Amino acid sequence: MGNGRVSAARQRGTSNHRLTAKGRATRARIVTAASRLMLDRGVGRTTIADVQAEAGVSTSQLYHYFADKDALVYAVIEHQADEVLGFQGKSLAGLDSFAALEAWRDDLVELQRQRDNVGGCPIGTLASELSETDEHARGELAESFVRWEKLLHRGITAMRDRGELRADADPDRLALALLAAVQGGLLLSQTRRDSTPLAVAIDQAIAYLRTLRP
Amino acid sequence: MGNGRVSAARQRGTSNHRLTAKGRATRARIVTAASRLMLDRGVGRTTIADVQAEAGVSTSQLYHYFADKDALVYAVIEHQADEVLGFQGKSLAGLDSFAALEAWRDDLVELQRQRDNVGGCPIGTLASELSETDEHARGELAESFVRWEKLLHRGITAMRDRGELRADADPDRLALALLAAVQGGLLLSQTRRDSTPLAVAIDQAIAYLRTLRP
DNA sequence: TGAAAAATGGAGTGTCAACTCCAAAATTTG
DNA sequence: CAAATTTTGGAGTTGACACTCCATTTTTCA
Repeated sequence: MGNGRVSAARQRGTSNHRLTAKGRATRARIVTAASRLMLDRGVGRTTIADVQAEAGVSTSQLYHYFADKDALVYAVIEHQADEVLGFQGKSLAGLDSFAALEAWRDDLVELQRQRDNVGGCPIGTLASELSETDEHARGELAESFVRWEKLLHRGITAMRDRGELRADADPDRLALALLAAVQGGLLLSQTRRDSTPLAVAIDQAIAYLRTLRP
Repeated sequence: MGNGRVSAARQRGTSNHRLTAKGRATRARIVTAASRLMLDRGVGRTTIADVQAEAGVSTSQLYHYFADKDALVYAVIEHQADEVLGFQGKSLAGLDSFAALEAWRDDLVELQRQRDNVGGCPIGTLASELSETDEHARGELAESFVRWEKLLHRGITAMRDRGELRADADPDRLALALLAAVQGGLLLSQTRRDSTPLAVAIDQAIAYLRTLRP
């Protein structure tokens, strides 16, 4: 791993090769395997050999598609961001009422409960582990957070436009606080193995929103 | 490192030896050095050799005071918890008004700004990295969060008792949400290298509290 | 003061993990 | 179909890192 090195070769691996259907499938298998492993033991504790075993590929396959472990990590970040934002996108799609907001909260809490509070937010976990040691990773993760925030921002704005919130409610600050509540709640829930913190954190954020009704 | 092993020998190292003043000093030097390093590159990326260099001690010294890297990590957790809770204890000591609450928020934001938003919460960072791979560490960190939460709880209760909050304000939920806001805000600030998320997250939590005045 | 205990020095060891390399098989494409 | 390209196999290398071991110095305390 790079340990904060300049990280050339970031683009090598797959981007300048033409991938066949088979190749794309193999690559995808590697990325999902790595994502799974890195989510629940962290990047540092996931070895290339682990990923090989989980994905059922050989050493040369892995290094054929990824220049080095860093490149694989970047692919994992992209994959997890798509995953999380996909889920959030669906859950927040028609966000325009307090009922919808509560449904979103329930989705999140239920997901975490199903996992028995093992593991936190895929993006948050990667951000915490990589922010200080891999500048490129930090940038990508920061951008993922921004995209997530925008989904919330859009929903809050929609609610305001529908007259569910006062005109002077500030969607920027509200969306940011909501995202922070999710991240903090997930971290506490993961550490305590109890979904209550997540539920309460989001709930209080929503309760504040409720005080901003016209 | 243990990688989730059963971790016997947790207590060996120092606890069954009598430490002289010199010994205590050396041990302390090791712990603070390790804490510093582990805070800003993570546990996994901090090697024993790094700690030796930073503390100015030899291999045998390190292993004289700590059975293995796990034992050192546990000492670091304890040290960081004392550090953070000490700071929080001071900052929250006479918490009994909204002005005091805002001063606390400013303390946190200012601290983060001084660090240029490099690094997050010492406890939160360790929790994120270790929760899934070291059950003992997870337990200690969960307990540290509880202690932190209690400081907030005490403050909120004091405010309620002084008549700054309505009688039906729920200190349990409010303290939990406040802590989540801090953790989430710190993670976002660290990832974005911008103290705004932390400031906004805590601020909105306080704004909600303000709606609970009599 | 002198034996016991604690603290320190530092070379050495074994394992693990990232990455290289040389082929060979499968697939595409002209 | 044949040449070019992509995909796969897997043994081997190199370095890093946690931890051991034995000897020496320093400190304690009866």
